[in-house]
Order: sequence, then C-alpha cells, then structure tokens
Amino acid sequence: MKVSDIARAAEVNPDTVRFYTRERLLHPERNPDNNYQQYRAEDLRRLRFARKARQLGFSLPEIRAILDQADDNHSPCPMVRELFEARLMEVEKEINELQRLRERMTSALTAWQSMPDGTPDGHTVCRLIEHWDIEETCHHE
Amino acid sequence: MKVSDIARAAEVNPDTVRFYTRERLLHPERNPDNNYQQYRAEDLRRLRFARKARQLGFSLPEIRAILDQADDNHSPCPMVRELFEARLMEVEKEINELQRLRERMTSALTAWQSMPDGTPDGHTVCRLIEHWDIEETCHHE
DNA sequence: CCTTGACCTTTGAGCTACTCACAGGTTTTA
DNA sequence: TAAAACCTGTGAGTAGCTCAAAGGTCAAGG
Repeated sequence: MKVSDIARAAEVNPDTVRFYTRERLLHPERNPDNNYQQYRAEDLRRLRFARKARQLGFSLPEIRAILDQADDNHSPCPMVRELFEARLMEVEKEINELQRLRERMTSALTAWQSMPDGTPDGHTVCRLIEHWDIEETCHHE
Repeated sequence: MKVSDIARAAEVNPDTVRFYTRERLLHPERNPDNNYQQYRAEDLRRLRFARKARQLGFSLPEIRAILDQADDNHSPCPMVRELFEARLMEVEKEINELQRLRERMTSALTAWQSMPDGTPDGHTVCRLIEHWDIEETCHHE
C-alpha cells in the first residue's frame, strides 16, 4: 500500500498519513526502487485505531504510547484503562463547564430579548459581556 | 499605563497585552521619549471585554470586529447578538456530543470492569477502541 | 515513443491564541 | 552607581493537522 492507498482505506488525508509516519505512529518500509513508503495491513489497523482514539480525545503521544506498548507484546490494558478513565473525567468536566456556560448565555439572551437593537449608545449593549462574571468557571480548553 | 500596568489591572500576562496590541485589539500610543507603549482606560476596557468574550468562546477576529464596529460609533448590538446566538448553538452542539461520548465511554468502561487486566493477548483490549463506532458523532473541536 | 496527469518525495509554512526566551535599551531603587 | 525590574522587537514553541512548492516516478492514451 502506498500513501494514498492507506489514506483512502482509512478515509483520512494523505498528509495525515505522512504526518503520523513522521510521528512514528506508523512504521512503513521503503521500496528501494523508487523510495516510496510501503504500508501493510498492520499499519492500516494502527491508523484506524489512532483515528478512533483521537476522536475519543486522546493525544498523539498517548496513542503512540499505547501502540508501542502493544508492539512490545505487553498488554496495554492497564494503561489504556487509566487513560480512558482520566479522559472520561475530563469529558465530564468539560460538560459541566459548558452547561454552566449555556445557562448563563441563555439567561443573558433572555434579558437581551427585551432590549432594542439600535440603542443610541453603541457601547451600552456590550456591557452585558463586559460585566460578564466568569468566577473560576469556563476554563474550557 | 505601561504594559505591565494594564496587564496587572486586567490580570493577564503582559505578553498577552503585547499580542493583542500586535493584533490591533488595543490602540496604545507611543511615548516619544522612550518608545514605550502607553495605554489608556479605554484600552483597559477593551482588554477586559476581549478577555470575557474569549471565555465565552469568541475568536480574536470576532472580538476585533465587535470592537471596531463600536469604534465607528455603530452599535455592535445586532452583530453581537448574532455572534452570541451562533456561539450558543455551538455550545449546545458541543454539550450534546460530549454527553453522547460520555455515555459510550461509561458503558464501555462498565463492560471493561468485568475483564481482567493482564489478558494474554495484548491486542484484545484495544479492540474496544478499534471497534468504537463513531457514526457521525464526536466531531468536537 | 512521448506526453499528460496522477501519483510520490522532502521541506517548509500556515492555522489559533497565546507564552516564553533572547538580546539590548530604560527606568527605578538601594 | 550599580543592580533589579522594567521596556522593546523578533522569533520560536505549543497540537494536529493541512497545504504549497519543487522535483522525481509511473501508467495510459495518441
């Protein structure tokens, strides 16, 4: 498999394949004739795994750690489970922050409904955002 | 006000002040004696507004657009309201995606609880992620 | 046989919103 | 007067790609 072959099979941008290869998530060999990268079915599985883990929110170093440990015939289970649980806590934190943000935004918008659009003082309306108090909330990434 | 004065007043990194100045969100003047930036109360208000809008999830170009329109003595209200509503929809979309993600992660973790850590086949566990189906879900930024 | 187009290669830049490091000038303080 | 604490601009680093450029390779059609 060449770059565009594996990219098509995993439905990703060929440049992403090249990027992951530079990042050592994939281990293609070289065709000595033309210097092209040659990928195997194993690389395709790694690529698909990486993409799904990305969508779960794992970073590339984390994914590489999982794949490398699996390569060494160590079970990556405990590590994956830890990462998975840590990620789940992050997700819950993000949800809480976003929900608080949503509540404040909807109530602000409701208060806003009663105000006319073209108030003479152009700076008046922005006070709504200016006086937005964030406390220690909303440090969403 | 010099850089560190306005930075302290708004509780931001001085480098952020310099960055916002380069990005033309702040309009300081130069002290011709020493070439230092001089900020006014107006810049402080802009800076505080920008920081709060950032925490609501607005981008720097959006914030600059709002501030610039206010500078031209146009009321930024309609634009701000549009941006605000659009941002609220994004927030709700993110919440929905994260909630679906959380549900799937918790149920996966529950199923995982019953499996031992050190299964002989190191690749077995990762099938949980490998076979993770994302449908059209989870395209969280 | 040769050209065209579709691929491949590496290198390097661009995106967001900062943050930090560097080298050199200025001001304040002890 | 000398050290500490500021200021300046420039440039790089962060994450995860994406794209552009310049040049090499390969298959198909005329």
